[in-house]
Amino acid sequence: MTRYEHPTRILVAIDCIIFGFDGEELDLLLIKRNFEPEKGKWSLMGGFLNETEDLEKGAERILYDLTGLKNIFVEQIGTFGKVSRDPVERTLSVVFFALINIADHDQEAVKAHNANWITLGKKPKLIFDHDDMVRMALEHLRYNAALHPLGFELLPERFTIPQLQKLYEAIYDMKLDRRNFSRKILSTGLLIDTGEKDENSTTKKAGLFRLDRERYQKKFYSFWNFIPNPALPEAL
Amino acid sequence: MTRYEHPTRILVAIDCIIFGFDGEELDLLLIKRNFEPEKGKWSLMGGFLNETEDLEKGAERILYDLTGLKNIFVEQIGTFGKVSRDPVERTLSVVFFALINIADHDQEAVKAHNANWITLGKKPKLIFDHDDMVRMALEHLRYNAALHPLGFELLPERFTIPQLQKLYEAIYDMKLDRRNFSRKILSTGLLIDTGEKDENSTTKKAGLFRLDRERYQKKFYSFWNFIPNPALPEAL
DNA sequence: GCAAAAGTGTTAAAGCTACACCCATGT
DNA sequence: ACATGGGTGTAGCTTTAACACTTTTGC
Repeated sequence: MTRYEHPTRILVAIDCIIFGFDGEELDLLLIKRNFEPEKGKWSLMGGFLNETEDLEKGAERILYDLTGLKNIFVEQIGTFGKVSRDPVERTLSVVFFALINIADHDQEAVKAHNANWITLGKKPKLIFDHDDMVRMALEHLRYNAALHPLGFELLPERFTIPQLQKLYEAIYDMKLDRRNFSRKILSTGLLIDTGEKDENSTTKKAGLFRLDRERYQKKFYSFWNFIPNPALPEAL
Repeated sequence: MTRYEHPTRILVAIDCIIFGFDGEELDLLLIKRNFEPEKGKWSLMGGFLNETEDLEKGAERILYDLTGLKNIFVEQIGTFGKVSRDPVERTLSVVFFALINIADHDQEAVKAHNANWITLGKKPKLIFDHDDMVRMALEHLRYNAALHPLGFELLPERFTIPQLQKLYEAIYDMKLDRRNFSRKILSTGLLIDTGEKDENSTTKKAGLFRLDRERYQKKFYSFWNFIPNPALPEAL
């Protein structure tokens, strides 16, 4: 392979913001570093990009290492590149945003990495610019979950509407009206009623639904407001 | 400065998608390369990131070189990192999205770079993965302009509502109802009537408005739908 | 039977679309 | 005066928010 005549090649890291939902609050998967630099401090899970590895693959590798999960929802949300963001050496960080069903993760792998699930409200200060990354990821989540049925990614395959509502309440840190929420969600036509009930409940058992993933793709742009909705093509 | 014990440092490029609006159609600022590789072919304006330069600064430098403009609307929209995306050497590309008022740019600088404004509908095939970048940028524009008063960035400081409407029609490639558009835009409270008229018109002169930039910031999140609007805090 | 949570219905207000009329301007 | 494009108003429909009652379940 030839090379460009350009002197500066830069170290590229990948950092992952991993959101989970424990049924009550939003959680972040963070690691307490047992390596230098900043040993003993909290940070996001990350790693360096390999020479022969696509960005997405790198993120998937890091996520798999930590959680034992594949095929999870991952999205690139930005690249952080301030010259002095890493005190050791200039490092670009491509930041990924992952949503996982917290029950699925591999507890052993998480323990081995010295990682913990931490409620968003109790997040400690993180190293470098990782706090900025988390802030950006939370904004991204809030922004996108208000417009698109993103929240499903944080729930099990089958879930109840009250569960989904609790999740939305956690994301936006506000109470929502049960009846209106239910009507809005159902009116999207994205939920399929499995006919089953949540047997864990000690009171009236809520119905279990699952996401209609085909429609989810098609309806991705149908919540808009500024441009008349009926006129918008289904796939932009 | 110490260094990480990690072998792979990667070349990092910055590529810019520059949108302009000529009053009728959306335009892209593209360069016809007079250098290798892919000499003679069309591409986005780009360059390599310098060792001592922040990402944003790099984008601003490249944009200034080409257009002579500073303080323009620039946003990072993603990083492209497929291993084989550049045939010469592995290169990460951080993609920026710029909106400029087409009348302001420096025509001499553009000519010197062998660049041209090209209507989006007549875009030639671009090198590498630049077509994907343009596609992503257009989606970004459509997505964001539907929810936020982004279009203003493409217009002069003072503009008329019919101009703004033509712009939106160009972005979404559809006709909009004049009366409803006007009412919707005005109801955002983001436009300040300058009291002046567009003297270029040969028929009834439209009123000139300007953007209330302070409110623009505050109202950025006020077009949502999924979560009751009145309940949303002004700044998330 | 009672407490707790789930499911459904209604109503009034707000917002949206579609449409028609009048006004300003240059030829 | 007429053609062109700008500005405003309204009726009917749809969507939304706010609110109350009934049902299921375990104790």
